Amino acid sequence: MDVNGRGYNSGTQSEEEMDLRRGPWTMEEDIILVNYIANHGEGRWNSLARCAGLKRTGKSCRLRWLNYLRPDVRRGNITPEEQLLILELHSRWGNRWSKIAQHLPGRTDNEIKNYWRTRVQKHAKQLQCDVNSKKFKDTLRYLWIPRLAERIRAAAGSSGNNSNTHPDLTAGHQVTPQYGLGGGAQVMPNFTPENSSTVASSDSLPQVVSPVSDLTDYYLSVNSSDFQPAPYQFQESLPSPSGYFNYGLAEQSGFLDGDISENTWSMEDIWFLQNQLSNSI
DNA sequence: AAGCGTAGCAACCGCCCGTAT
DNA sequence: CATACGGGCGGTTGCTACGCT
Repeated sequence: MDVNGRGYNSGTQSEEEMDLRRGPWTMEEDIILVNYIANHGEGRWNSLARCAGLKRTGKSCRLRWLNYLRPDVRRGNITPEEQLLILELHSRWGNRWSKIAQHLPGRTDNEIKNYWRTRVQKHAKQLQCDVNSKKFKDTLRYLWIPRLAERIRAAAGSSGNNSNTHPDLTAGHQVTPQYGLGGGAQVMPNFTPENSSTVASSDSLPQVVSPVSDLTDYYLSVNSSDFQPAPYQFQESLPSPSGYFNYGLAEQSGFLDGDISENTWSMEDIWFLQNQLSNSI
């Protein structure tokens, strides 16, 4: 750990660093950090920690600020829109959490990373496959993402003006998300299937993307009025899953009962997916 | 009601890179 | 050019709350 020094010891501070605090932050520490940053700004975390009188490493202060104390940190459940974005962006960039987080205002890389590890990898485990395997990516493409898209569409249709709906995923209705303590409007780059590359280009996306990038392209059509239940929208160019995901099966298996990402898949689901996916490959 | 197992998440670790000196 | 330092990043750990038996 840095406490023990990776070049940060400067002799006079060695004794001070011996009693550096670790573990959970107390409210008092949080207040000190917030007040200090409010007065002096962030950056230079090691000296900040020292000057603020915090017995913490600079890194610890930085992490606490970025992941928890920052006014615009958004807390609470990951919405379906955000899930969809995460899946899409992860398919492009892999475990580049901070890069992915840049496109989810208020979400931290740590939060997204945790989401991926706990929710997404859990399903991969249930399917007994690797998250990077074709099998799992197909599952995402043909089952999970369509379901998410369907939920988003349904929510948008039922609520009309759903401020929680991601503007880029509901076909261009620019809705400014509101959250945090006046963190200000954070404008997401437009992220429609058609311009999804804009996100990339604005962020120097490599020209080569993974074979399953643009996952959402198949499910998020140009405008929401054209949006159809996703499972039926397989394009001819796709390695067709032969329509094996249909509502009947989905209902039977419980896929439509709620948030897929939060439900445990039944053994029938897993068995079914394993068979169908292995057949389709 | 109690014990146990597990999921979720905050925090830490260690490597790497960019920049200043 | 070499070195030290600050900061960012992805991976990992450990604690806690919750659900199940």
